[in-house]
Amino acid sequence: MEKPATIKDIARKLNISISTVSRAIRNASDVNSETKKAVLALSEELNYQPNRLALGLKQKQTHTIGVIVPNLDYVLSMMVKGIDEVALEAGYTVMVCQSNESFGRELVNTRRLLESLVDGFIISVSSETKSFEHFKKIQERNIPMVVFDRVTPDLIAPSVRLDNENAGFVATEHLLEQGYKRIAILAGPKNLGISNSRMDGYLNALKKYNIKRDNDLIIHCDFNQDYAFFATQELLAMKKRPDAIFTISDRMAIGAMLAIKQKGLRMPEDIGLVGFNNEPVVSVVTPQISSVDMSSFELGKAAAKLFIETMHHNEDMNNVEQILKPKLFIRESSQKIISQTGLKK
Amino acid sequence: MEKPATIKDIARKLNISISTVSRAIRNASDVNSETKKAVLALSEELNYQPNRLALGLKQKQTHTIGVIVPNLDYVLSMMVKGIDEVALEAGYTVMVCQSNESFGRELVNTRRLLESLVDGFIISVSSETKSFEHFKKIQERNIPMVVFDRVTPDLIAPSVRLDNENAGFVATEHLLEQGYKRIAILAGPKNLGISNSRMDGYLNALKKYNIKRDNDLIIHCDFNQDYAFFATQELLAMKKRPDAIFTISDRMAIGAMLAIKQKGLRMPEDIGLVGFNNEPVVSVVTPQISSVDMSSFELGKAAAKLFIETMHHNEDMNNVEQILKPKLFIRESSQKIISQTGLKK
DNA sequence: ATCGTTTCCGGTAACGTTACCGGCATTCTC
DNA sequence: GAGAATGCCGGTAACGTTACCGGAAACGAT
Repeated sequence: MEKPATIKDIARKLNISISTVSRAIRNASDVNSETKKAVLALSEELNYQPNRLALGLKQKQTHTIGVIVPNLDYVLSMMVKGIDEVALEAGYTVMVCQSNESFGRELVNTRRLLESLVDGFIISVSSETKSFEHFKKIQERNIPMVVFDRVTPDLIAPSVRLDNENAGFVATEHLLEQGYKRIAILAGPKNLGISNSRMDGYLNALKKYNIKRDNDLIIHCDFNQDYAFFATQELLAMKKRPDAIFTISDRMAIGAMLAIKQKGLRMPEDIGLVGFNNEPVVSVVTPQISSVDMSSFELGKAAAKLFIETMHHNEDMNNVEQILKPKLFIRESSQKIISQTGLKK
Repeated sequence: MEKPATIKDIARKLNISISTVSRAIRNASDVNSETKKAVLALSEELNYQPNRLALGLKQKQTHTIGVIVPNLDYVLSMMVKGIDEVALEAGYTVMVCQSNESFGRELVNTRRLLESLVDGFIISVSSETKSFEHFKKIQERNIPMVVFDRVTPDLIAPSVRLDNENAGFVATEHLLEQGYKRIAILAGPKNLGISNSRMDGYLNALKKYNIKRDNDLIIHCDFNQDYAFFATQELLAMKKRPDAIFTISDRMAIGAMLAIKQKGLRMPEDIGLVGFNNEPVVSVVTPQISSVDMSSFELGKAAAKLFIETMHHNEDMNNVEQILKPKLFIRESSQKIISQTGLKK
């Protein structure tokens, strides 16, 4: 019971050739039904399992998808779950690697996955990444690759993402409609695409309402509760403090909320707040925080589906770009005008 | 630039034998320093990457660890991050598979990982799993396997886990010390080991304080905020309602908190509440919820370290059992007596 | 009977790598 | 200067699998 049984063992015991066993197991046509039955019976008995390495080596595909994500926080783990779901369905195994937002680890991960001959990649880039050579090498080898969530113009590939610009717009417009005038934004790292797009949406909304951009109200900080907390403290200490804050993640919204409460201000009366991602946490804090939903699970599924398409059509699909619509969930933290009926759980 | 370069290509271009190239790359002794230099230079130029499949096939190890987890919620994703960290360090790649708490998917996952010839497994069993044959087959083949977090007596293997019994005890004793007398417990699924252990601790604490077990106060429900919400509603509707609730997860604690607030009861005055896992959420809700911390990241690291030990010593390590101590973080939801100094962030 | 078709099977090479063995020079040893 | 040791290298087999080809037997049609 030590070594796993191979097709050779079966052949020897049945006194037939390896080729025949191979065909029998793959259920090919060229084999007598009696012998096929015998082979299947024995392989069952020996608990035969095909060796994926040998198979992969032979036919140069492993039915494995390499997934590289910067971390496994709520949003990304939902996305990974979505990827997992459709990949499993389609007969693929998923290798998830976390880059931990580190460029170096991203490099190591892609390298290892390449060496493991994954059939392709589904990638969300680390925030630290500024050079994309390692990903371009993948493309040069004609290995399918789709990027999701965090896409960047520096990397031309089939992609699935949220309409971040629209999301930023919707959130900001909502605050404006509620009568807020001085709206601050807690944006993410400066070089991160999703952060900039959301900020563009924010700026467009301001423009639409003829409000001038005020750089003092634009804060770049890490996706991090504590940074957001301190940043908000500073915002609230301004002589002309903002009367609303839009944060591009819920973690940051929580940080902002804590700072606001500490200062003794009320939401939504004194100050409005809108977060991003619609994580479960925003509906259990007091007050409940409005947030932009991006249905991460669906996004993950879409990414995997797009990947599988890319695998099959091997035409150039680099220009395919799937953009999901965001949905704003309005809650207590920003709903000054009660007459609205947009309130959702 | 299509096909990845192999050692054959290098050999041909350099007009030397494959064996020599192989040795040069593995930095073996039997090779002239000049030729070695030439080989390395060329392999660099061709962007040579060893084929892990071929390697794995040859030497029957893949430097890959299969990790099977029931989901990727906060706790488990922290643990996976811990595993990832030390695995990467030790030169292993990690394949994470989610069973989604489904027995069937757990089967598929173990099968696929076995076929991929992972060097071993690090496993946290699904709550749905009642038969462990698929895992025992792994052991019969002498493939290293450690279990973590959710361990079960049905599966004898090296393990790392929290001292769940003690955790349940500490949480319950804390409530008793605060003067609560009728303490309910929201436990998890009945067949889940960690749930039962935590409940044992709960019962032991009651016994120590000479309080009789009251089965009406013991609720089994899913690890789920909504279930916990409804269960708490029922608890609070009892003629003699409990004056404290201990939940074995923070999700459930949140559900309980919402039900308590809806009923208009105050924490800690009217009712005490202690959760489990010390997720970030518990310190941002109002009131902040006391919770038992299990330092998931460290637990994951410990599991991976134990795995690597198990790999190297191939003596029987099935009796090795690493048990981490829990730590209770006392917050507003349960601190009736202010004089205590146990308050932490 | 002859020739073509099927039906079924076996042998061989190959995927990319390493382990092992053997062999030729060169150098060392006394 | 003969034998032994060393340094360096090449050839071959093997890991488990499949693709491809060729061939034997059986059958069918004429």
